[in-house]
Amino acid sequence: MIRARKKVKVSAPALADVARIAGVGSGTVSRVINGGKNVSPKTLAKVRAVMQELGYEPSFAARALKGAPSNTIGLIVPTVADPFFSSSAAAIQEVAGLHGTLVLLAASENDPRKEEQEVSALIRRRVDGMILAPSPGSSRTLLQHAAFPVVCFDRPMADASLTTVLADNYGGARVAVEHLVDRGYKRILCVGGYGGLLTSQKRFQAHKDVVREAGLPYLAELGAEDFVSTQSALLRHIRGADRVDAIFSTKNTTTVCIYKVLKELGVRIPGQIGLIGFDDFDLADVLDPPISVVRQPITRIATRAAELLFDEMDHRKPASAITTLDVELVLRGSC
Amino acid sequence: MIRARKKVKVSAPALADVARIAGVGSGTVSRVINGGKNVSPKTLAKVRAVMQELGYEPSFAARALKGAPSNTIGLIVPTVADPFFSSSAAAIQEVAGLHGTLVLLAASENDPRKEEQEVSALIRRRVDGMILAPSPGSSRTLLQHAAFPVVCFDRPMADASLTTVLADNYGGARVAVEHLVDRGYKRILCVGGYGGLLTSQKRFQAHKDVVREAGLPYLAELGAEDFVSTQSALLRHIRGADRVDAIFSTKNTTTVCIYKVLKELGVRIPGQIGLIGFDDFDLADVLDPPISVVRQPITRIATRAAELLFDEMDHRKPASAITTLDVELVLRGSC
DNA sequence: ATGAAAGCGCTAACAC
DNA sequence: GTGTTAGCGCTTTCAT
Repeated sequence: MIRARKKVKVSAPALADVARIAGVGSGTVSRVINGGKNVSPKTLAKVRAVMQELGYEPSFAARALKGAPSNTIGLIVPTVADPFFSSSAAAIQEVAGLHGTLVLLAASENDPRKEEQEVSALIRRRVDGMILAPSPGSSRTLLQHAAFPVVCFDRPMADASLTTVLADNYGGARVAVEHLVDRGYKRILCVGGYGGLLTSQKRFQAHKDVVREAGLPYLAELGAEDFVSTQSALLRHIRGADRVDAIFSTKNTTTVCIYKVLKELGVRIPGQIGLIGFDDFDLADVLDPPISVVRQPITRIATRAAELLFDEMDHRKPASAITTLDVELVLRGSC
Repeated sequence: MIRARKKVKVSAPALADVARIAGVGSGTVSRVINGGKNVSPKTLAKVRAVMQELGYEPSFAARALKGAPSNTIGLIVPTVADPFFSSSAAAIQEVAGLHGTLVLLAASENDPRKEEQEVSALIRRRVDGMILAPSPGSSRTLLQHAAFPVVCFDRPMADASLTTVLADNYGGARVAVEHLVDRGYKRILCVGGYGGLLTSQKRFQAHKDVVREAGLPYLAELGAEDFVSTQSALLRHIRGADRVDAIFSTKNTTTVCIYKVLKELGVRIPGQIGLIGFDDFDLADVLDPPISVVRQPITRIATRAAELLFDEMDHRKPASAITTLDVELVLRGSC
């Protein structure tokens, strides 16, 4: 018969293991972990040696059970593949790092159902706080019981009054379209997509308001979600007698699509059609012509959101204000 | 004297709270949480109602203490602001989501000290697994005791034999430089930076080997970390009789810098100088001319790394293999 | 079908 | 300076 193998520790070593091997009590090990006050140098050294040898790391789960913070915040964004949100994540992470905190990342894909599951997953992990860019149609049902602060960024949450940081979408879009008007453009087309997002709606509305106020015709293609739909949208407006003379694009990916389509068609920018986009993008200044845009202060938005979160976690600052950050008109050569 | 306020629950509700209010035992609530088997419909409904009312979510910390997995993996990258790593993070997150797992994100900034602290932080949180792009000079000291699988991506870890997934940096760079040779270029300059990274070194080496084998002069500027250093590096090689006729750029940000500098200087691409870069980038096909590159299969690398990690977490697959994924030569119009 | 109770790894309060 | 112990929120027997 095979001898029963001596039971082998398969999981991570625990404080008790360290205590047993070092021949001390658990309290002593705890003291060593937490700075080593009130422990004799000799004991300290021995315990540290054992910890080292075992590769011991204290379990946050056990500490959490005693009420300690998780030193973790949650971040929910549609996807981290989008440069806007990856830049945001980087900025948020940096602020978190300054507070000794890690970021638990979740991608909602703008799906409120998925978002809700992720909120739940974060609550279960007892994060100390949460930053999210709410999906359209997301509700705060789960959040209202949350024992930690929550701040929204880029978009407000429909039915909740949460601390929120976002760009001045309406004002920024106004500045862009007004600039086109000032330059003398008469037929200004608004091209955009993702109409479910509040941010998009604000930009659409600003275009509409400005052209109306200027007595110009309202021209819009609001279903441009990808290259193909953008292309077909444009085709309806750049031929014939009633072709547009300028385009306001409400999103950087759309701006790039528009640029490509116009290039392919041999349309001169800004000679035949002027172009300005909402949101800056990486090579906007290198294209021919360099593209004029209104730029959101992405890093500042995200950093501010994170700072407000940590403020609330420290019980400083009143909650529930909306911070609107100004966008910047970056004139290059496309209009 | 002010009446002492009734003690109010400040932290998240616990299972015991649900049990007490529902008038059942803790075991019953536990059963309800875990699927509701062996619970009468009546009790089930009541308990669920109380859970709902309280916004109860079970604590993962308490479960972890009983040996349950954290359903969390760690991801350490230099920064998530870099498109390569944000795309990777998105892909890894997607795979993790399929496994009901969240991603704990940490940014090492290529600093081995910071990386070590983050590894420690992840171990303390008892992640089920970890994916990292090791910093140059990082050692596996902490990792050797880790009770969970670890896989590296983009770069191998110097002294450890861990499962690793990366692009064929040497082979890909060879293909790029060989293409330049085949096109008849005679003076091929290699421009790059971040020489501390193994990936960079492989690319440098491939260029050196290919030009040597072709009997061409070895020309390299390996300290191009940003626009300014790239600019001054180029200036040394594009004037005078011994100017270069082609450039191999080892990194996409460098490629963009080179493009800008050549444009500013009025150097025609590929007329006066041919250009090819390692790593594709977003608008490479929209520039004038479109830039030829060797493209890493970023998503496939990250996805594979994540899949291998989950395989190891499920105790499938042997550990410690190195997977090298082929890069793709994308010929556009710059050489 | 349900309750009682032990124990997971740690901290804090207390005893020595 | 150091050991002992209760208890944090769960899961999991074991009775009932």
